[in-house]
Amino acid sequence: MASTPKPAPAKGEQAAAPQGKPDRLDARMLETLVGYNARRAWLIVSAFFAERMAPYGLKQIDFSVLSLLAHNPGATSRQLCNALDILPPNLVSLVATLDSRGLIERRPHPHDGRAVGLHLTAAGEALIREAEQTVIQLEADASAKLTARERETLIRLLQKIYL
Amino acid sequence: MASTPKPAPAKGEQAAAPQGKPDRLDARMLETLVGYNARRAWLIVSAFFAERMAPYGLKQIDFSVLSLLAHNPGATSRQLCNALDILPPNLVSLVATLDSRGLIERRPHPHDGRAVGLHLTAAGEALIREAEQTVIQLEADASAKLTARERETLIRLLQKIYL
DNA sequence: TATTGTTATACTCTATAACTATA
DNA sequence: TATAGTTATAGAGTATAACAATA
Repeated sequence: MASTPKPAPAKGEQAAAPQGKPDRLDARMLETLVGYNARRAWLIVSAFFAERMAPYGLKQIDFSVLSLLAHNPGATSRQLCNALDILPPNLVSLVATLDSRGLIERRPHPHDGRAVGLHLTAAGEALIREAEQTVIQLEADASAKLTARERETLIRLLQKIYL
Repeated sequence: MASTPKPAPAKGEQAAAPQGKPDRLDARMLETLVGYNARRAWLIVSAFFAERMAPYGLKQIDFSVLSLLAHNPGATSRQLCNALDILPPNLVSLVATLDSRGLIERRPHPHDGRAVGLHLTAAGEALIREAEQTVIQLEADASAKLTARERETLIRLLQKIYL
């Protein structure tokens, strides 16, 4: 995922010879864009996530589903789709896998015969409890260059865009 | 892409009946995560981008390549890959398409016989000039709930994570 | 030997259409 | 008729291995 250690700019102001093949391209235009920056930052956090969550066998979407179920027992597939902005067909195999792993179970919905209530099993509860702690730590590490105050501000501003 | 207008919380403290199938699930845990929020915000901007840039026939990656070439004439595929964190095999067909559309052209690299210098054509220059203005506007619209000051802060904090 | 650009390929992610069973 | 869940499938996006030409 390229850490780009940044080999010290060194050049004071000079734009450098255009054909001179500088190691690092001028990306200043892209760096003024919220979309570009949000994606680049997300990619970094994702790399931390993939590495630290591999032991649990959880990808980001699995974690989100499990965490949502931990705080919303009995939620339906439809509700998960709405909450996570994913399409119903893409949730099917995901839920089936979590079920076959014994992390969740499907129970008939109390009020709607079409729907299925999703619940964490004891194993699912134990796993997500550990996983959430790991995610909290990985997030702290991925955003270590931010103060707690800055991190709160960052999240608040991101939410002003999508919430 | 779900606008989720937020129907006003209203409930003071109560956790609500777990099985009661609330329209909106409790996602407060996920909403404390930088990764989750960055992705959700990026998704919103992406939707604006896809809609407004469709007339130009440019996806985000195409725009990034063209914009980078506008400010770094003669850049190589390898440099674009490094700058955008994409893999060389995935850039090949992309560059080939931009070439066949007459937006860029490949010239032999002055100092390295293996490399190819990528340059915008006049048509490519004209297109990216317009496209950049459209992106600037779409970004402003997508982040309309932020003040100019907040938008700067957001970008600065995102860059502290990945730069 | 290392690097640039490339082909082929595979795996994941995301999207659409259509079906079933309930409501 | 509308909705929940599902199937099948198609299309992006992303990844690895291996090769030819050049350094």
